[in-house]
Amino acid sequence: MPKVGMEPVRRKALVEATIHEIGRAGTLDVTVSQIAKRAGMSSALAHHYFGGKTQIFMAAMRHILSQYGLEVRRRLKKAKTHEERLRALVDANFAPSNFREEVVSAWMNFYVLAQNVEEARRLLTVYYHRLHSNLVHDLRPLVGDEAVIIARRIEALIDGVYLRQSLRNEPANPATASELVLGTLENELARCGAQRPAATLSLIAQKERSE
Amino acid sequence: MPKVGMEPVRRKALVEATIHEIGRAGTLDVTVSQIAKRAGMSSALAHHYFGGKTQIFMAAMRHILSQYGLEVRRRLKKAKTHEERLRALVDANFAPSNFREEVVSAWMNFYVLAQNVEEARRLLTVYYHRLHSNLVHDLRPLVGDEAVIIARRIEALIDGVYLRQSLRNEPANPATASELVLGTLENELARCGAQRPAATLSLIAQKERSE
DNA sequence: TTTTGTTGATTGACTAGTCAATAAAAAAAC
DNA sequence: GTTTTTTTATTGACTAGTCAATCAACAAAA
Repeated sequence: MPKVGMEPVRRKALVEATIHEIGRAGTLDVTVSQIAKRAGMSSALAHHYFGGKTQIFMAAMRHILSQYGLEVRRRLKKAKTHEERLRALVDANFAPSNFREEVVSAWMNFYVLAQNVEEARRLLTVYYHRLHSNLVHDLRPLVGDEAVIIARRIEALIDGVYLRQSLRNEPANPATASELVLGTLENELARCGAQRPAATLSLIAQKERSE
Repeated sequence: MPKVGMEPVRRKALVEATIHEIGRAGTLDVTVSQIAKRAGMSSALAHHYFGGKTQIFMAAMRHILSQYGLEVRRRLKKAKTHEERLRALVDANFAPSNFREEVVSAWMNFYVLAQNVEEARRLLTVYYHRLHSNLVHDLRPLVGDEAVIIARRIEALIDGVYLRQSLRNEPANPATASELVLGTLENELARCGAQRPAATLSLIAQKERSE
């Protein structure tokens, strides 16, 4: 019973099925049939719309990254001070939309994919650069030239928290994860930007009810 | 021309070939034939000695972890103060034997493997617990109850640095990586254990020529 | 009747694991 | 000290299974 205008619906279903299936399996070793089945169609149709497995994967990765980008922009808009913006940048990584068991696992697998597939690496690099320049932009006024090195630390820390999370069986806890990173950031700020301790110390203090 | 007593030689060759082949390919998707070929034998022989692909992988992972454990013990033996021991624990992760392009890539893939294979997860958990209790043991005298949270930060940071490294094309730089983590540690110590700033500040200062 | 949606069946490539066969060393038997 | 047997090392060829990708065919809408 074919209905017209299915393409966007199918594509979306496939992309989401891909992320969940990879997350569930914990590996990129999922078949097109598995993905298609979860998305409620035949594997032939998946090929029809995306061309090949690699392209399905890339679409899924692009979706994850754009989801993340959305979250960042949404939170940055609400932030006023540099401190608030830093908090927003960190918290975006642990927003419920990104920081869920299956999605985290998919993230890890995309990291691995980026080691092989040039396009995946490029996508990840763009995300890295954006995060880095965002962080540095708001760190520099607070800590001067140390901004770059502190940014590198925060970036690595975020990735590390993701990696650890992917190995847990327990569901992700955004608050704990966020606090771990923000606590470190606060320390760095307290040391380097000792001239304005009051503002920096408020990073963690405020309660967060993001969802 | 079969020579007797080949088993240990073959096993070792296969384990090393596995790590390098996974590192080179950037994925666990390497065939037994590829591994066997790199190790200079037929795939049938690989099966003969290890039984199956999974067991080859597990042996490779065990090898990586024991290599790492060796490095930790070697460095801890030379360390006297708590500060020196902390430095040793961090640096061990970036020792040339572990922190090389191919090995780092293999590490990342083993992380992914740990999401699927129970035994891999167990191995990784053991390593985690050991690192954690080592860190806490030497942090507590310096920072008291904050030891646990600081340890968690350092652990995540180390993993993050590995992850970032796996995405570079450039060869790993142990000094830079180590400094990134030690710098953070130093900050934490300076804040919490302000009573003894002189000792903590020496963490980075000393030159290292470990190889 | 052309375009869009859809699938079952098929193909072609690849791969983990097995097995029978061979060859040399070591051990046992004579 | 020689012959036989057993153990260890080794591989080419094969099996059985999987899976990405294709295709022919059909159905409904435009």
